[in-house]
Amino acid sequence: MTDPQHAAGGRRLRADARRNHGRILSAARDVFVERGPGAPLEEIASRAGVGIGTLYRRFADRRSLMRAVVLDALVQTRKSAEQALAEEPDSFEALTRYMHTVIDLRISAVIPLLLDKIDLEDQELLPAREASARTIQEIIDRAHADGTLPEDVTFADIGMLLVRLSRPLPGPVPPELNDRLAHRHLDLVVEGLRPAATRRKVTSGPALGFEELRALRESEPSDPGGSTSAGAL
Amino acid sequence: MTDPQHAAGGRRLRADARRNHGRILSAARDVFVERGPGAPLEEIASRAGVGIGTLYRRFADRRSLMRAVVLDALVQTRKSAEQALAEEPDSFEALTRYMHTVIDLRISAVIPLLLDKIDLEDQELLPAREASARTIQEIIDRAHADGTLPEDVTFADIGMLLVRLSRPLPGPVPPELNDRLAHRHLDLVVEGLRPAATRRKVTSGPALGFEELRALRESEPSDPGGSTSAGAL
DNA sequence: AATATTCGGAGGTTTTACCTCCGTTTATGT
DNA sequence: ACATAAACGGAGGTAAAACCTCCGAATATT
Repeated sequence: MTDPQHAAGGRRLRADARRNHGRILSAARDVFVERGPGAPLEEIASRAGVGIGTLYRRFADRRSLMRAVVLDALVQTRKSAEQALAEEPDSFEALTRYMHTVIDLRISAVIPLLLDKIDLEDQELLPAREASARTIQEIIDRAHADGTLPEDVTFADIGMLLVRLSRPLPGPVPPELNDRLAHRHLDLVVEGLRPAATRRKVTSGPALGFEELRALRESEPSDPGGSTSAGAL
Repeated sequence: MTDPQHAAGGRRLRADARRNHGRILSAARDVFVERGPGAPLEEIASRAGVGIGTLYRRFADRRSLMRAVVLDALVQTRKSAEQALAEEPDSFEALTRYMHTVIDLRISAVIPLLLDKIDLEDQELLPAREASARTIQEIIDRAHADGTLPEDVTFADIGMLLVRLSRPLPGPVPPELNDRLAHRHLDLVVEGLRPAATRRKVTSGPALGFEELRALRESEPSDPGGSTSAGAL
């Protein structure tokens, strides 16, 4: 994850503290994805290889940990997108490279999972969300523009497919295999199951647009702070 | 879910009991998928609209509930596969129809999730697993045979893609939208993201074969009764 | 209407998770 | 090397959640 030179308090952290901060963040990312947003903080601590006291010293409560995880994920998402855009001349290659990178980082699933538990309008979160959404949208726009990505495949589709692909499979699948399979399945999605000769249009209902994704968040009855999976990105 | 004319004891159940048995089974399927195999049984009961006492009367413990859920899912999977095979003349259509049906039934994800918590060699489970695996394999074989499904897309790939597609997205997504999106994303997977003209082979590592799936189950260090996601089907 | 079945959920018990506190360990500047 | 401020870890008290039995009330069946 991103490497914070200093804690919330501004002053520079000791080296071990900085290392642990990072470990906790990435353990939290994994555990939240595997066990849900209510996962025991003690499991996160032990997965990070630190004591529970250390976790509580750094993050006052569950929410502030979640906030840090999401912020970190948004920043990494944006970086991946920017890099793909800058370094891949072919627009479709930029898209698939971005997608593979996001799977490697295992960040995609955690964003929608946690977004409705934290304050979306947070001063840091809001710009991070917008920046990453803009960049991804640009990747997609370019692929649409030169016809390498079908017009009816949207931002929301890409985001949600990434969520589906980056979640670990249920059951006792070793982590390394899980990663391999995620990339393989992404390739299958990119290429499609149907033989190229008989390609058709997607018929099972329309894509979700930006506005509909946002509307969902506003109108969700159960949880007023809610968000839809791909609106997160 | 399947409609058991009689409980474990053999005698016929009263009508309300039979109805509740079914409700519990399908609530359990949903809750296990959403919250993991350790989900509180009280949530299952309340989601099913029955008292906790009713759940415990019918299922002595968590394992026997899990066993019933998996058995039910296996039977429904087999039925869907048989029907697709019997009623769709085109082999690729049979495959996609089977996949859409499995998503409707919301059963795919629950099987790998629970399989390592129960006894795989159970007298009823084992034949049910074999029967459903055989039928699905036949669908795939036919599509391979007439060239409508690429040879390197295997049984395991199809099973695991179904797991990914049928799990509900994380975050506050209304159930009805979740279902629509699952079907839409299945269509995207079938058609692929890449434009037909430039179709390539999948390069990110080999498919898993039957044997490797089984080997995983035997050799898993953490949980000796384990199983891999798609070996379940 | 009689009666055998099933239902529901209150509540006692066990398990799990939370989170503070403080004696020990470690990084860092001199 | 030493001093010392910073950070660590986990024991254990407290609170919350989940388990699961039991029995009076409700319902299907003949």
